[in-house]
Amino acid sequence: MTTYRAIRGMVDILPEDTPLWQSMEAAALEVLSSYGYEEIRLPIIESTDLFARSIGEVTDIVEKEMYTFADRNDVSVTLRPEGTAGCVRAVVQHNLAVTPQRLWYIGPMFRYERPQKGRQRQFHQLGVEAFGVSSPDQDAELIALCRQFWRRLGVDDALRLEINTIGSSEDRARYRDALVAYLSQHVDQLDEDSQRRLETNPLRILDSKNPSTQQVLDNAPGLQDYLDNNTRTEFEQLLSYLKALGIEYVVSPRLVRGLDYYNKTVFEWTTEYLGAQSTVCGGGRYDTLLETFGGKATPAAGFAVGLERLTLLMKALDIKVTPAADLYVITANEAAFRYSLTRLDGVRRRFPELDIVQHLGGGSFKSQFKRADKSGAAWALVYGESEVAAGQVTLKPLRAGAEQKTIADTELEVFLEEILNDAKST
RNA sequence: GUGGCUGUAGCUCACCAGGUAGAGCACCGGAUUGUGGCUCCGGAGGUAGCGGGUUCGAGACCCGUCAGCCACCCCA
Repeated sequence: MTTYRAIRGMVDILPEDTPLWQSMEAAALEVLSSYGYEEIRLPIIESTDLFARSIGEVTDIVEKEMYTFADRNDVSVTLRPEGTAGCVRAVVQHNLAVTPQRLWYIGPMFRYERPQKGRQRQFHQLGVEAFGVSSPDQDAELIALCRQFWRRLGVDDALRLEINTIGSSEDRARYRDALVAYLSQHVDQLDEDSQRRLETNPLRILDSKNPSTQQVLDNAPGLQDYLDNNTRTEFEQLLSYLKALGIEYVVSPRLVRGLDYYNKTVFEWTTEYLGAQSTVCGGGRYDTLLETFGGKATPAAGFAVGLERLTLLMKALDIKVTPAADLYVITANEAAFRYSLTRLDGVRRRFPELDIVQHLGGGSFKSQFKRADKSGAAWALVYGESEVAAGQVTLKPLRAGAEQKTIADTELEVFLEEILNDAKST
């Protein structure tokens, strides 16, 4: 018999983890709504061309990481490796950029890479994109929003903001020429990857970790010297906003991001808790991407959060979310079970917010109480023979020190009301 | 895609010069009649990732393959 496994890099998120995901998603929704961002839901498949053109033909993502295949009509399609391209496509297609537009989306992304911790072939991102504002107040808002999100989750102390400006595409073109001219004189000292990039994507050489390459870079021309005044003052302004917000940052002159569409501001939130996969969130400005897609020239900026990495970080920080039921229902026999069934149907309707777990499969009181305990429920609600006969119900506290008590079943609603009030006040 | 490490019960792991598997936790049941958490007793559960080879005999050795982990690369 064949036993099946999920295919490489595809990960099941099991019930023990879903509460953490749900709390993370709830926090995201709350924070995003509070800033006036609206959800957009996008397809997982787009035409291959869309990604190649926006992310960049010579990036690693496009060169070797895309899940690309021909559909039944022989059209080349690709499972989205990131969300910005599809979001921009939708914005252009539906002409959503007519007014300042704040959007977010959440969902799976696909990259054919070798899996390791914090890296999967299917993973999930929260993406946030803002269209129509070119000034750095937009960049500041995005970063402030991130920090608010970190705070809600309790991970803000574990994340560090790295930020840089990479200028306009004209700035970068001039700088690229200068960089290539310089590096070409030291080709033999560059590592193999960097030599290749000299032809394809020279800016990426900047964040090479190879020591010899780094040495050469020490005397290389700096991008800062090629920025126009406008870019510089905008960056300074952004930094002043961050100071006003009390957000600590590190300006990293060699932070260049891997996707071609970025310009001006780029940033990453990184952590030391995740080993080699330290980037939890990355983003920046992409003012020319809409034009590339045939839209009206529209400035834009955004970022994406790696949700698996965020959950990993939360676990590393020992942040736990364990929702337990409020009530666990125990019954003595068939008649009591039948009684509880109809009784609780009404209770559920009246208290939809209560989590009521009914014991199924019968068994002794002992085994039912064991189950009740393991369920983590706060209270055991018991319909035994005598209770049913007397029109009563027994309530046994499973967690705290209160006394077990037996009350008239008609008083159950009053009791539940109290439980809810207690829960709200704590 | 490159290099390294690993793969034994649900989980964490052990054993053995190569002679046909064990612990802890978890799970199920019991310790007098309707009550959990502690303790004690008992039970169930593994064709040792998969395939091939060496051997009288392999989970242990070799090869392949699949998967996981770590680093590189890159990114979320």
